[in-house]
Amino acid sequence: MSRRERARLRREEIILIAAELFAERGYRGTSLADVAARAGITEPGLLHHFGNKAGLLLAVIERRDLDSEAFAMELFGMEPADRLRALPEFARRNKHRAGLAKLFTVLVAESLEPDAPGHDHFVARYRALRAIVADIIRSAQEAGLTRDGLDPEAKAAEIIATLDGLQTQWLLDPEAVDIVAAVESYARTLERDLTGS
Amino acid sequence: MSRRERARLRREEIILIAAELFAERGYRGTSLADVAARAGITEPGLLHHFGNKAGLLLAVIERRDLDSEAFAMELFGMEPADRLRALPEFARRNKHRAGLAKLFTVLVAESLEPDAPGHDHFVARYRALRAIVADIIRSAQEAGLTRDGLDPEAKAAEIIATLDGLQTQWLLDPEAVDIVAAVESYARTLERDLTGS
DNA sequence: CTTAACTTACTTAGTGCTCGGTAAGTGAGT
DNA sequence: ACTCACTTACCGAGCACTAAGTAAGTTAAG
Repeated sequence: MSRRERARLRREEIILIAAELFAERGYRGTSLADVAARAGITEPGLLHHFGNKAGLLLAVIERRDLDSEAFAMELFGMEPADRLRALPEFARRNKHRAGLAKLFTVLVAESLEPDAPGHDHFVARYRALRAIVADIIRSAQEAGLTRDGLDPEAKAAEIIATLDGLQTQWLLDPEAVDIVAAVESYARTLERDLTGS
Repeated sequence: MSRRERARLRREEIILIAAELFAERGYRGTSLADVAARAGITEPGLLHHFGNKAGLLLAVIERRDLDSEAFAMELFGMEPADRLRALPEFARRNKHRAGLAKLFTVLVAESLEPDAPGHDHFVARYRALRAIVADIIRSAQEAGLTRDGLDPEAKAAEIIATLDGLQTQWLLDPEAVDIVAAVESYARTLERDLTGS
């Protein structure tokens, strides 16, 4: 294994650790010292890899995007009729990676202000996500699977909102909210809504 | 004006300032010095009123709850059939108080971890909120206004999730998301869903 | 009605600690 | 000879919070 390669692996390892800590305590609530300690490296060692704290954040975000892109591709590969059924499966999968979900929720909230370090990224991300879901809805429309009077953009925002919101309620209070059951129930709601049955 | 009264007003003033800052930068991102400077008081002066930083947070949260309780009472005072129409009005009102909405989103995200200072409060709040919405749905059921097979608890979580999620998307990217239109559209979705029409 | 005792809303000064970041190496790998 | 993934040592700034005092307002005894 070359030195370059080993460094890349180390970087990857640090990113996973940072993601975990950012999820637990937020970006602002996590210090470089926290990350360094858990990664078994010194603070300047960290900064050698990522330049500064914001650089570490961006690396974490980028890494998470790779994961969710994989899911989007998976969705696109399915038959339109099967896509709704994929939602609960997605929830089921996410349930065992609560940290990742928490990371996302926490970072979005910390990025609401326009000058926050991750702001532009999340704005772009949500726009892209809405466009993807709207496209999926449009393709279902073209296949004649949907009721009339369906606005793909509006419905896309609504679907993403519901899934996000349910996830937040679950993360806050996992005992009271069964995320898999909730998403299953919503998938049925959505099917009725989209088909107009 | 008595001394007590003047102190209460000062406290109230500080709470509003702190709420604004917490919304912009989060609880963790806001220092007592920030709040003190904007309130025209010293840090120990702040602590005199609130004991410690978490005390200030709780005071801010309590204050916000008073506001939203008022809305809940308003909802309860309406005819069941009119309640759906109140949602867009609520969104319209909130639009001009984006700070308050942001505060809530940011604080919930910062409270996801069980040992966060506001955690228990938000857990209790969401449970209560779901119960209130479920009650409203149940009363609509008893009035014979709804379709069969409607689970009030699940639907309550779903409604709250959607409204929260739309709000987050709007706060992140107000140019791309028209919150009033989105909530109006969702109110129509919801009406179709609840009545089964 | 006066005044002494008490309460309270603060201030000044300073605590120890943590923060993100830098300068200047070091030592192994290429 | 050079690169580069680090380390040690350090920095000034900011953090939440405390100790001790002050001055104004309130209460109660004489």
